[in-house]
Amino acid sequence: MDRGKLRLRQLEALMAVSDHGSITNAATELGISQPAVSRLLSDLGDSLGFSLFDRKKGQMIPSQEVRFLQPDIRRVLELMRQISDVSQEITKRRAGHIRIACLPGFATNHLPEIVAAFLKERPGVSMTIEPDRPERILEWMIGEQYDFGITDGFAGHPAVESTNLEIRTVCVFPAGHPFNSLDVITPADMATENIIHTRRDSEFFSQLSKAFQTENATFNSLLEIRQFTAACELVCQGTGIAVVSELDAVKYTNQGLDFRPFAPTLPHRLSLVRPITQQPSMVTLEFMELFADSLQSFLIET
Amino acid sequence: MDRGKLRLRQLEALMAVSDHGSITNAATELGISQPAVSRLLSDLGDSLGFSLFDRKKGQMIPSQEVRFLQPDIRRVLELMRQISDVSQEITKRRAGHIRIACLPGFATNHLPEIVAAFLKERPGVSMTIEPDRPERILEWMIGEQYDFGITDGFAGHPAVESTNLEIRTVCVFPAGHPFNSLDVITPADMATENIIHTRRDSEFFSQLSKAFQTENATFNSLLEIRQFTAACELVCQGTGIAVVSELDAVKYTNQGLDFRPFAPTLPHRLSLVRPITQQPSMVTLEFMELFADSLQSFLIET
DNA sequence: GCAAAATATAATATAATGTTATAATAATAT
DNA sequence: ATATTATTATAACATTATATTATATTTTGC
Repeated sequence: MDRGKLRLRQLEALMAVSDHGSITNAATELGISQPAVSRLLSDLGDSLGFSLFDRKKGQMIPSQEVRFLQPDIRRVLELMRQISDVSQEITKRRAGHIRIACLPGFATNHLPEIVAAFLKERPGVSMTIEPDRPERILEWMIGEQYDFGITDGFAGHPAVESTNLEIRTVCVFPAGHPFNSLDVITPADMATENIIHTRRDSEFFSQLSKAFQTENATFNSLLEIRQFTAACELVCQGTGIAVVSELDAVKYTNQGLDFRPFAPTLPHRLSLVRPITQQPSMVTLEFMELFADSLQSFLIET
Repeated sequence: MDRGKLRLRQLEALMAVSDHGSITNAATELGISQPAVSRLLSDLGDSLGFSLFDRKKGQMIPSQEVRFLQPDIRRVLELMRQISDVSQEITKRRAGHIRIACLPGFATNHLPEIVAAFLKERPGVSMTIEPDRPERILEWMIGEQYDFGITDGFAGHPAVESTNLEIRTVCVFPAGHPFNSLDVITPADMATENIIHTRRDSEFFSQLSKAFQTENATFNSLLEIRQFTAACELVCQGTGIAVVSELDAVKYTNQGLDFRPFAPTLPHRLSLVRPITQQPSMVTLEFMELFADSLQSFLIET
């Protein structure tokens, strides 16, 4: 009776006939010939072991048994259609989920625009963005908790693949400050100013202080912060001046902040990282590429 | 890229490999050869347009994209299994839903035992039992609201198919009553008793009163009720005596009620009805048969 | 680099799914 | 009722999906 397994096509035929009242209509609907549907149904009837339809004035009325099964059958067909649709979206890099860990600065600053533009084009895609300290970001990559990380001061790790970028840095100062008459700002120019800078144990700080030492300029440390964005905020307030990545500086130009290139050229080393063991999804790869591109205009030319 | 439709077998293979870590294991699990699985996957990969697995030390790790689809895929496979299982139950007449409309007496009296036994054997079957007056039961049959009806005084209707049964009737009296010395009770015997009977406009009442008239016996009407069970209750209380269907009488023998055959033989005409337009499901047919059988020993032999 | 294991490919058989042509059946009109 | 028409079933056959076995190619672990 029922040795044959249920086949999807049979269920499709069943529902088409249920919904359109006749085998002929169902065949038209499915875009196949009438005998094809006829046979699908007779096969299904054989394997189910009960009659599928009762005839009533030329209408095919689903039997009680079929009506009992219909909700589940509809659900299966609907789900198959959905899987198919979502696959299409995925193929077009428009569906999936991306988990990003980034420096707190990026979570509020550059990243949101990129993310917004990316998601707008891809209705099925969702994201998790987790801002945290570089150490944690590294841990997350190693533990494969996140697909993509944006960090700095990355020293390399066997489980993490990284792309290292050198962002231009600039000296930022309040809009009315005399520095706005200069084209380039050097340590010597800054010798009389109060300086807001990153932590003393950061790589960027040691580069900066070395530049001052080389030129024998005084370094008036006023304030130690962790993030460039915080420095910019303080510079806006007139608290002091700072050397920060141009990426951060540009966001504050309409908030009473001005900036000029800093000489010598000091790179702000950013790292785009991902777990090496895990093959990234194609949406992730696309996002990583888009993000790297978005930084292109801020890179130090080599 | 993706002209081919998704096939169920491909999804099965995908999940088997996901769950068992290798194509070889998946093949064993599915009970087919390794190359078969290999090709199902490669076909699926072609039609989906993204890679399905990453290799990691001989383990096949589902890609991000696949992991994204897995919940839906599992749901589809689970549903297919379920549909298949339920079909089996239906084939074995063990699943479905039966809607029964019956006289109120049956809802509490004979029907529950039958229903209980029937459902016990068929875990997937559910029922709706709606007790109501004969007029409503008829309406429900015509409107195809119910699959099966138990009624009386049914005069026939073009939209309703019926099986008519004649149930034996007996005279019921309180256990200690002098009637218990008699083998058969006649109208003459009852002439001095107060009688509880059905409505004057019922077919059964007219039969009963005609029997009294034929024998020139006095008919002392005490109380008019609708249901035989109500009459039995009152007889137990010593309110009077009655002629009721044996079916009802037997239920009260352990509640202080006794009964003897009534002569002449008066049939209680029951009708088992169903909508003629609607092909009954096979569980329904089976139940109808079982129910008819359960009445067999109460029928007037012909 | 080599042996063992796992996977992919090729050639081919069988079952599923489609086709067209035609017979059988049910519904409707004369 | 009988003829007409519409619908469904069946037969013969083509194509595609799914399996097989045999064999080549990778990958993994030492």
